[in-house]
Amino acid sequence: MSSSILVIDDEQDIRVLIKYNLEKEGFVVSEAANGEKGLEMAVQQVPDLILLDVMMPGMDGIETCEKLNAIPGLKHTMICFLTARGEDYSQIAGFEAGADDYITKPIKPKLLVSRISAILRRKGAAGTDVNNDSTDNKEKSITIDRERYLISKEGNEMFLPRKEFELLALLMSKPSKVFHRDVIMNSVWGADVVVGDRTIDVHIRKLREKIGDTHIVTVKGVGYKFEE
Amino acid sequence: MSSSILVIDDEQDIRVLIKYNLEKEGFVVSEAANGEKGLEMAVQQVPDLILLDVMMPGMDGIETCEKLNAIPGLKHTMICFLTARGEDYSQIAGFEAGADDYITKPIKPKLLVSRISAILRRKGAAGTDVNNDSTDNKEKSITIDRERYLISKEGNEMFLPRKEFELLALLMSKPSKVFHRDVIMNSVWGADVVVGDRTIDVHIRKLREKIGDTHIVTVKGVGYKFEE
DNA sequence: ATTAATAGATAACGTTAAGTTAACACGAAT
DNA sequence: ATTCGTGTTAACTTAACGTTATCTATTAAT
Repeated sequence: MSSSILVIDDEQDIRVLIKYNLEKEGFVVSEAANGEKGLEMAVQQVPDLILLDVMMPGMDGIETCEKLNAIPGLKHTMICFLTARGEDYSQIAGFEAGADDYITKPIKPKLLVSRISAILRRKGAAGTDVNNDSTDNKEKSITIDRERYLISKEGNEMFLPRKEFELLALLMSKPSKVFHRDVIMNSVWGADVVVGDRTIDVHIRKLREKIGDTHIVTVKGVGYKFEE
Repeated sequence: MSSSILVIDDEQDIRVLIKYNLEKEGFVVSEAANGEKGLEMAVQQVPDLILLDVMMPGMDGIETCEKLNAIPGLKHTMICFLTARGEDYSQIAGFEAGADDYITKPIKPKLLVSRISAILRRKGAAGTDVNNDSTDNKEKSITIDRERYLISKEGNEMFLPRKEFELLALLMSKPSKVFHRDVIMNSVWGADVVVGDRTIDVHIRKLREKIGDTHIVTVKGVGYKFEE
């Protein structure tokens, strides 16, 4: 369950600092000294999160980020920039390039860990919508766009409240797979939250109301699944 | 897609050095040995970026820069000074004359390339004032001009206080993307600053007051996004 | 067929996140 | 010293959202 993190930075000191602090917290950390190597490792490892220095000789962070985003397999990898304080324009360019967050140097270990946890938490809610690239293409009547927080049903986009969105995202993360009620509970609500039995049902109903009854199938005594 | 760069410097060594290094990176580079020639070529070629030596016999860099800025066709050309380290006055005078950035000599090739990439990125990014000139695009009702620190709403320019400006700039850096509250917090306020929950809201409200309610969309429990 | 278990439906309810407003604090400019 | 612009806080309101309660329908087991 420990998340994997790839650090791409030309300065060895920084890499070591980050690695040390994150491994102490139980993350699996790998490192690359430049953009090219980073891309290569990212493709191989498919980490959960990439920490990416903006200012690097050769291929800089922005460029690397754009390349990373172009790789389908890394669709669900979060990218977080490391920027020197003051380079504010890079914040802007960074988000344009497709970053999810950024952390400013100098890096404070405590802060680093809490930021990273926050980012991974955000990702976690995303579920892993591992759309198996194989046999993909058939017209999907429903798609989810986490970045814009919209779903699209037969072309028309619509907004869903958070719980409904996360619930749908989870079910759609692996179509046809049955998600047990307690898995849904843990995934969408969290392990510590305690809510009643009917809560899931109600959200399922609201979802069916919006996307149609055909997609979400009840497997009695087990859970729910999403069908195209 | 490769950017064109004009180098104006009286020293041939420098011109050659720069040209060599930039062409290696795929830029299209032309050169001029003095201000007059530089102006002429700038008008002809309309490069994306002009590298301009400050200390030149005859018409110096500052003067050349002012002339360049007076030419309407070069409105979207970035100007970057080349200054010897220590001539700090040039930083001041340079920006006054309308420069966008400067690079100090002696020039380190690696740094040169990354600075130039950054400048050109800024041109692409911040200068959303890509308006008209070219029979172009869909009416953007709002644009931001970081250099002059102004936004423009349906033609009329207005000033925004810093926090509001940065907030809007962030949201507009990727329209339709939902920015989480903590990302906004970090981006506009900084990771270490601690302010109350309602601070973001208040600034959002002030923005909506000024640019209209239609643009900034709340995604409850998630964050905010900008829509055209 | 009867019962028990499980899910569907609906509306009421409570909670939480965001909106709103005014007041306050601070620094820069006058 | 005073004013003004800016940013933050506090206190309250509003509305969206999520949860619960209750009842009904369906399915599975005996």
